[in-house]
Amino acid sequence: MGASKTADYTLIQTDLARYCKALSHPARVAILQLLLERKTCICGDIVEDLPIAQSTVSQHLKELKQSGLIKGEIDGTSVCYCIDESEWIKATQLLRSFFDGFELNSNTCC
Amino acid sequence: MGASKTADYTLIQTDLARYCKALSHPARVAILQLLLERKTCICGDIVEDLPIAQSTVSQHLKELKQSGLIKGEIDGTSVCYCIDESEWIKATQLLRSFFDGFELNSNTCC
DNA sequence: TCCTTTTATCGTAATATTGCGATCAATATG
DNA sequence: CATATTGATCGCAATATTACGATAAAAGGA
Repeated sequence: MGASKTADYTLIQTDLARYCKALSHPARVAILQLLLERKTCICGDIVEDLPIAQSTVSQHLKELKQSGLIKGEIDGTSVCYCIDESEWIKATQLLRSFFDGFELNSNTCC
Repeated sequence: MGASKTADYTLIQTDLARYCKALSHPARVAILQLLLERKTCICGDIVEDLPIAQSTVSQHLKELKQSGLIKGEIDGTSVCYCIDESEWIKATQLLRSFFDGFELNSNTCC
């Protein structure tokens, strides 16, 4: 079953995996794109934009919050969501240095 | 249950999600790091390096192959794996333009 | 030919993910 | 106070993921 102790991997590996897991579903990518575009959204805005039910959107928002990439602030009956700037920068840098680790024309097999 | 028709999302959204899903487990991040470092690896090299069984490594390699990020070539009894350059570049660019979509200090809520 | 090496695949089990409708809790509004 | 509105959570179902040992398949070597 799904053991895979966290201690078996480095912090960079688990951080990268965590950010990527947040982006591993097209609905969550779409939510983030909407937040990038509009800067802030309430949950209802996202529900209107996506082809999935409100409860499902809420669940995806919860996962995005847990990844750290977004945060939400209660404002009356609604919740205002936005990108978490410092986490976004951290993810950007982590991914950049990971993908930049590839040297062009260096793969000798295949 | 897990329906989520592909047609509901853009190609960019599903491509991004597919690449990120490949990176969504620390073992797969570790495999890619090893390939970046050593340029090529046979399956056994990776099994030696990771704290998981050979069959599990093989399964992760299969997922990475399906994402497009790596390819493998049979060489005698072993299989030589390496990064797929063109897919890697595509993923790099897709992720870069996604993360660059954030404007600093633009989040007004929270 | 027999045996070893290497990797993929099968079978199984545990857990996680995705999705929905229904409902709850909190705040507005009449 | 009654009643919307908004979003989170619960309960459930279907499917996917992760992991392992056992075994199969393919190629090389004695």
